[in-house]
Amino acid sequence: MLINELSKMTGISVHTIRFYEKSGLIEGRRDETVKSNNYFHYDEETAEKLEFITDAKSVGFTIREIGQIIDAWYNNKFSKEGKLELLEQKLISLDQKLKEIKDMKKQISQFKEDVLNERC
Amino acid sequence: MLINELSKMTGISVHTIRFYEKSGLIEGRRDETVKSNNYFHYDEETAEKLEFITDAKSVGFTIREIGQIIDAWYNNKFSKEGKLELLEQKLISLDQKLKEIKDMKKQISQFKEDVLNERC
DNA sequence: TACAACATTAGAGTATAGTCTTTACTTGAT
DNA sequence: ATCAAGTAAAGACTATACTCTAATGTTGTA
Repeated sequence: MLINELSKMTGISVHTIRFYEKSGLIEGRRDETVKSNNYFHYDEETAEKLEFITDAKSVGFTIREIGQIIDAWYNNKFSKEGKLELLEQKLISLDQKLKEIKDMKKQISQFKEDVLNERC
Repeated sequence: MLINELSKMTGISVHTIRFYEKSGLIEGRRDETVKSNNYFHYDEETAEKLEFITDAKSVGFTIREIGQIIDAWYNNKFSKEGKLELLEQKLISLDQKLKEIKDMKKQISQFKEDVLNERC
């Protein structure tokens, strides 16, 4: 599919898709048999990656981190051990985030209690 | 205390503390009896706020959101109901983040499985 | 009194992650 | 043939959250 269709499928703007492509997160390919244009074509896997990017951004991963995770999954440039270690690190950082959010919930709940009991 | 001591106490740079002050998150006060300088003084509560800011940033709250939460707790400009509603909204958004992180953990665990079983 | 360390303000610079504009070409429907 | 809609590439612009520099003045110790 072309970029416009990909954009409509994923809800991500054409501009942002191009930004992700420049950032190395995804990669379209040109159809060498077509000489009249140099349009990029994208496959289903790219759509999957874009959905993953959306999710990964919302948990606070940076573009660089998301690139690493995508490479650990879709790419063959890295050793199995390297991939496993990177993914394990990301799981550890997610556990850390989980803990921080639970602590923040406690803190804000306490704020609520204080407001309710006029303690502030 | 002066800004340098506050900085050392909290581990936040003087520059960043000034940035938070300009952003309205904290507020020093001048000693009107001293005429020779116009140094700002900060209290323990400000140090507490800065620790909260650090925690709140790491769970992904923006400066603006952190300002709202601080106002809901430390400030008397808002109604009790308004404060409670804002804090409740933040608790809901934390639950949302919690869910997203758990989902992401599942997804990355699956990636790990796939790498382990050479499925990619 | 010298001077290092600290204070303030204003504004410039940086990194991240987009978002938009411009120019120029291609495609597809009428 | 025309023309709206789509495509590519380069670069300008924006928002957020810092981070640093410069200019200038103050404080405290030797």
